[in-house]
Amino acid sequence: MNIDYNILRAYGGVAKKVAKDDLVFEEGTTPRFFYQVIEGEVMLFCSNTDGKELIQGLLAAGKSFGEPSLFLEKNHSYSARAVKDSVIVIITKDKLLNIFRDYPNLTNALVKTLAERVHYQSSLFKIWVNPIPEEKIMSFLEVNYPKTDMNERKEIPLTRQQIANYIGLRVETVIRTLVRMKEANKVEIINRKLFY
Amino acid sequence: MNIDYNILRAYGGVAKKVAKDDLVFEEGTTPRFFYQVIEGEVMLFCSNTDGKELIQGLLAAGKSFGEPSLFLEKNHSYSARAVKDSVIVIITKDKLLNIFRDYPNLTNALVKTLAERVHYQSSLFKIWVNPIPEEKIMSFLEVNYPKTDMNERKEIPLTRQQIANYIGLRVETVIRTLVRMKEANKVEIINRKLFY
DNA sequence: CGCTCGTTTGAGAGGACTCAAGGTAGGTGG
DNA sequence: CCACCTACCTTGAGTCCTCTCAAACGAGCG
Repeated sequence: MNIDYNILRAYGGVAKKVAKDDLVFEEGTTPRFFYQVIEGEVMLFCSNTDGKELIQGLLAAGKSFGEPSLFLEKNHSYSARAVKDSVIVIITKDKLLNIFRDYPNLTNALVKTLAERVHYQSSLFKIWVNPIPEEKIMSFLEVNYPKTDMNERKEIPLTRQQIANYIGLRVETVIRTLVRMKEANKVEIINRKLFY
Repeated sequence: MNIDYNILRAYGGVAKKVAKDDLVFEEGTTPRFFYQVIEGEVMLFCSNTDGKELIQGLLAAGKSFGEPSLFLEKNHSYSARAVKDSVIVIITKDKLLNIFRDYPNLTNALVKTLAERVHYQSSLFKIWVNPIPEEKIMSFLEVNYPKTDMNERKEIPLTRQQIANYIGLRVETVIRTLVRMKEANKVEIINRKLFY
């Protein structure tokens, strides 16, 4: 979902700065706003009592989040935190609904966004069905950074820790597995940067 | 999503019997239809090369499936198989769109369905963030069979194998964990039936 | 009764996790 | 230009626990 910034502003949306590592909202709380990233990057994740975190998504500028909970009036099923200094637009449900009323075409965009998210989350199950670290990493890479026809490898803009937090393994396991995958030529590692 | 059976029929939907264990469609194939369960039960799952399966959902009568892939024209991200003798209605995308054209109110239902699915799948991440079998089972039970105010325990209508396939553990691990949870009074087991 | 499907228990191996320590790149400040 | 700092990456050793494989038990049904 990406609603024009000017429209959001015109209907009462407010831009807000969030510093790196600031929480935008927390798992289990009641949703009150629609959020859209203007600048920076926001991470959606859930955590357990040990402080371990599982990443559900990393959102770049232009992406929205929190809609499903807002529409359903169910509590947030994940937390949101800025991973860089960011700017996000916040708008209440009422005002958002006004936008949808005046711009009915947006409904199609909403359906598409939600369908994409369902499809994406479904694809992620590939990570969980396979207990072998190497397969998990492969699934993760293929879902998030699918190979194009050309054999060009793309750089993966994530830390080892972030990859670990996506697939539910420890950093050390990810590192050791990546080394093995590099030797098997399944990925490339140049100057500590990962290419798939 | 639940579209009236008569409408589906009127617009060209076809009822089809599927025997227990029959595949409705397979992961990775191109979606061609919208599906709705009339009778029986359908399981959505993905599998790995070892034949291990991970359940993404069990659909009772009245539930639809396969919409996101259909709308997005992306390949199915899971397989669908009847777990009981079932009847499902099948209708092509074109015909489905005719229904949406003539019954615009259904769009709201669609948005709600998709939002619910996103929210549900988000909740499931609780299973993966926690490496401890007991916590996984607790998360699974709480997401799918949430405790009501009353302390009445509900029977969980799943086999141990199905639970294992939901949370990505082996049957034996699930069984051993459930025994421990029973001793800790976190669940009840009466005559092999599980109550939460 | 005997079959089938699901549940249960046991013993052993493998591998991810844990904890601890060191290495390296990039940025900052003097 | 260099020393330092911080964040991230890497390696090692040992423990724990899930998986694996095998076998037996129990319930429901024709």
